Amino acid sequence: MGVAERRERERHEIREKILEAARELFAEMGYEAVTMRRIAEKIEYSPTAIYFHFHDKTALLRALCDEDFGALARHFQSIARIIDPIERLRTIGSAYVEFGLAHPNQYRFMFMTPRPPMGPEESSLEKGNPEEDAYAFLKATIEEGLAQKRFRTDLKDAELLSQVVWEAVHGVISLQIAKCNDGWITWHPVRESAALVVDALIRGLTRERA
Amino acid sequence: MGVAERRERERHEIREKILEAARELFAEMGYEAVTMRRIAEKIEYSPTAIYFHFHDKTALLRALCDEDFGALARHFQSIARIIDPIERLRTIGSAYVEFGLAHPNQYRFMFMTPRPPMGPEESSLEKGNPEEDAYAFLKATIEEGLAQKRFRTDLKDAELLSQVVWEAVHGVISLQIAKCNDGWITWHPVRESAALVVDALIRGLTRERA
DNA sequence: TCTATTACTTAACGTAGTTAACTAAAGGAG
DNA sequence: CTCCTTTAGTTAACTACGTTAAGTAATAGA
Repeated sequence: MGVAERRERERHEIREKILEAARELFAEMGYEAVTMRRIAEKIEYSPTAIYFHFHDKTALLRALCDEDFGALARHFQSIARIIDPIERLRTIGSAYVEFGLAHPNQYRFMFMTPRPPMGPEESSLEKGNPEEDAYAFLKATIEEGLAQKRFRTDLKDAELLSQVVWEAVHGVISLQIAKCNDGWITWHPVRESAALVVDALIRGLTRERA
Repeated sequence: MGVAERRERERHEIREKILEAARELFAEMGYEAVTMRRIAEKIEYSPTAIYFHFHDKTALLRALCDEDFGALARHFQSIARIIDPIERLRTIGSAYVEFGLAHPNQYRFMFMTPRPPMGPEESSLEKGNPEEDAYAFLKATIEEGLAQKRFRTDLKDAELLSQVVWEAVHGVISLQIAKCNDGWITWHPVRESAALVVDALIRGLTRERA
């Protein structure tokens, strides 16, 4: 039985090698430079060899991004110990911004690129599990805030609140990624903008504290 | 002298014909379907003929989008009659969302696609002129709100405030465009999210009214 | 020893954006 | 009227990309 096991491991290793090459290309040469041919060149295989390990380029990049977004969700776990849900929300926002700035290409692939819908089975991350799904973690925090009646009394929907917070922070990150060197506008430091968005949003969504 | 004039007009006409073809392809077949070859086919020219009228595909699409964003800025002029700057701000947000939803491909090209920086001379729109530059109109409204001391006393920078509002609304629109049919999340109606973002942001940025 | 599977390879296809080289028409100058 | 330049196009081709088809060497099991 050791033979099947070894094959499995070898297969997993080359998969990781491909992902690693793609990750390096992202980091070194940017989004457009990640082509199947360049990945293949980097690992010294023919371009078509990749198709034995990934269905297509989209699946490859999705697997790559799943790893990174999984890491984000796990990083969020260290935020979980912040007791106050509103403060935790603020920290989530800040951590999310840092993630987006650190992985602009992954962020772009995941959230800035329209793509035909994918079934949940295509992702290695478990939907709804806060330890793997960053959105689920955000939502759980919002739910805690709702349970503590920290939000305005007319706001009761955790899903809506989560999306609104996410969308606003996403706007800061994605504009930064897409238009950071656009001459049309002289941009404020992105972290300041993000902090103000989160702060103003929290003020506008929560009850006034006594 | 009539001859140079006529040539100029003819040249302008075919330019418009190219832009019109591209616009139709955007509307009928979506972002990826707008190729130089398809545009050429539509106007019954060879693909290379387009390069006589536009430097490259990016310049073509930029000209196309400039027209649409110019129309947005002019539409904003009808909002200018709203006297209260905060109410005007709310209406700007709503109009901007409607624009983004009505022109997702133009929106995507303009604000969701990283691109090497362009000089202002490449755009037909006049930067800083609220009648042509939608961002300038937003900023003017914010400045009016600042002059009326409607914002929190610790917020004084019109540029920062404008960017924060824009970024937040952009987040709602761009996530809708990129991920509207993603199974991972069950999205709230986009207009509701946008309204809540703008409302919460205004609450969080302005002074409490007496 | 034969056979099927695994993990690749090379060759090629179709679609892009773009450039090079050529050409027909039109206008002005002598 | 003729010559020449400019304008506005053409066809052919180049490069790059994602992807598929067909073939091949090694390996494991019957």
